[in-house]
Amino acid sequence: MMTPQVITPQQMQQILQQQVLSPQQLQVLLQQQQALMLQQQLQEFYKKQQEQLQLQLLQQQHAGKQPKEQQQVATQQLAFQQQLLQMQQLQQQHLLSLQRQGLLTIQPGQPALPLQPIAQGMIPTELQQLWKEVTSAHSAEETTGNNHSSLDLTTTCVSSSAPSKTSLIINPHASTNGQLSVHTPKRESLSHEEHPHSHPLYGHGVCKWPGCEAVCEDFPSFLKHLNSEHALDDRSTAQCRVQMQVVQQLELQLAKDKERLQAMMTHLHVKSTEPKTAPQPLNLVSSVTLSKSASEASPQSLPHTPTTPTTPITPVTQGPSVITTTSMHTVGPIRRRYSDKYNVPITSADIAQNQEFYKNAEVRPPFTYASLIRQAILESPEKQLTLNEIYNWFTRMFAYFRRNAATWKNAVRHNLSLHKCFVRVENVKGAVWTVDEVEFQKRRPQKISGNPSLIKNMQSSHSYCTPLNAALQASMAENSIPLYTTASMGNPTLGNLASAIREELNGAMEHTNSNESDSSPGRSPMQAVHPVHVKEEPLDPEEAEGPLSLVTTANHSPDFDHDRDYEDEPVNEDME
DNA sequence: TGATGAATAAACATCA
DNA sequence: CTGATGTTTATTCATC
Repeated sequence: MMTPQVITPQQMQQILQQQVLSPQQLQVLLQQQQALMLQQQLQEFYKKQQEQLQLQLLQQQHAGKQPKEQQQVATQQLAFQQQLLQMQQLQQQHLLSLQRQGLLTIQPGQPALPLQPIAQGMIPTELQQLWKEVTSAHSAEETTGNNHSSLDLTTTCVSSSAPSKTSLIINPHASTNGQLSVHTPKRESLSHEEHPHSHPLYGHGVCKWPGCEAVCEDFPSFLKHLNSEHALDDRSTAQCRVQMQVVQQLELQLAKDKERLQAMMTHLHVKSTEPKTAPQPLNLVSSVTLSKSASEASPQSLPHTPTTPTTPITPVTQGPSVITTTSMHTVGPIRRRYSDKYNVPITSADIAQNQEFYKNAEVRPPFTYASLIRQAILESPEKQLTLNEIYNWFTRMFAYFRRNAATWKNAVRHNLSLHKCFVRVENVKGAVWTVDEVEFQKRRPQKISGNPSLIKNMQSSHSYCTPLNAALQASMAENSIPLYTTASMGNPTLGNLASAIREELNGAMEHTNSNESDSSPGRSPMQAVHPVHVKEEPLDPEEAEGPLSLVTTANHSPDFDHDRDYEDEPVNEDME
């Protein structure tokens, strides 16, 4: 049953759903899958990148014999190097994020992944020099037209620094049908063989099960804790699925950035070299392992046929679109279910957690207009805003709202008028809008008021997913890395991921509402599901009771923007 | 399948 | 008259 191969997310999902594995098997499987998939992706990615870059360099050097062209080549190389470094930084961010969550165990003094020596040990000039050397050393290869025939540098770089722990053997040509295929002859040694007390879910005396952080003094007690607290039940299964979502999301972004880089290279390559030695630009698509299903999903599908992320099990089919940012400008209105469809209130910290992301990524925030308006108003010092100030907040906080102003502004006005929770107050200098918090709370719980268990589930689910989600988002936001996805394709953005996770967890937990007791039905959903601030260092013994104890430091991100309103800068310069 | 909530579109009114 | 603001109605869609 434990085949030494990377299984597809769908297969994983099936396993999880059918619950055919024991808890230990499930955990081990998940750890291995996650580590393997990530490492395989990363290694393959860097290998391909360097192949492309090297080929690019080679061809350009050959083509450009005049000094002018040489300069141009150098400039382009620089751009590539910068892109490469950016990608490496992105990968490191993701790795750090995963490491924090216990997904990856990095041994001290041992490079966890090949990207580290690349990213840390080489500055652009060094890279360039290295490329030159390699290019000159293999100049005889340039006529073969084969872009992977002479890549001693890359293969050396990748394989020599690959973690011996995993002994991965990468097959760079095996990314077909979106399946990941890594041959891992020593897969079982991933975590236990050489370090019998090293466990991906155990570190610093803390259980690193996502959202747990229980303190375990030694390894045996950790194992005991693992078996008792994280047995194969609905909760653990749900958490596993969440973790899958996180990993899948990382993979999606990786695929997207790969596409972007390769499109850059293709673009420049086509311009600057003869097609004779060129790798077919169309190859680029096939090299993106995860984009196959997306390319199958009818690229010409209309923006009005949204594929809402209601099936987070297979977000792959929605994510890596061939459509890039340029095509997003024509994104029309789409309807989307928002994350408060289960009456999970969108709170300030929910929005605040995502602010950096939505500021930069032209992705529709998964919050209702009402939630956003309320947030805007509550953020203001006076808890009141004019309509125009609300507009400005929208455009300032969300890249998405820098377009189609007529549409969303109308929606804002519509919401202000429609919902009783927004109160118009005549002021000396005009009218301002305020929030009637009581009314705002009223309009939410009515739907599930008769079913407290659902509320409970929501709270549980939120507690499960928030740390993961937040960590993921934090890793993205730190670099202000937007997801270059398309709203028209119903892409699983981070925000959507949050809702998708909640949704899925809610479904998973629907029939397990008898075990958690920390949520009193009388409590306001707002309080109960208040967002969680995820700590960076899982060393707090107070959080040792399990996932549900994570509702700790309700954090309103004090640095959430500077409350500077009225900035009448033309934020809407590109509105149609 | 109907009810409901939300998004979107649009008509219309008011006012500076 | 024009544009901003505000109200209201209708339609569509997704979900339950």
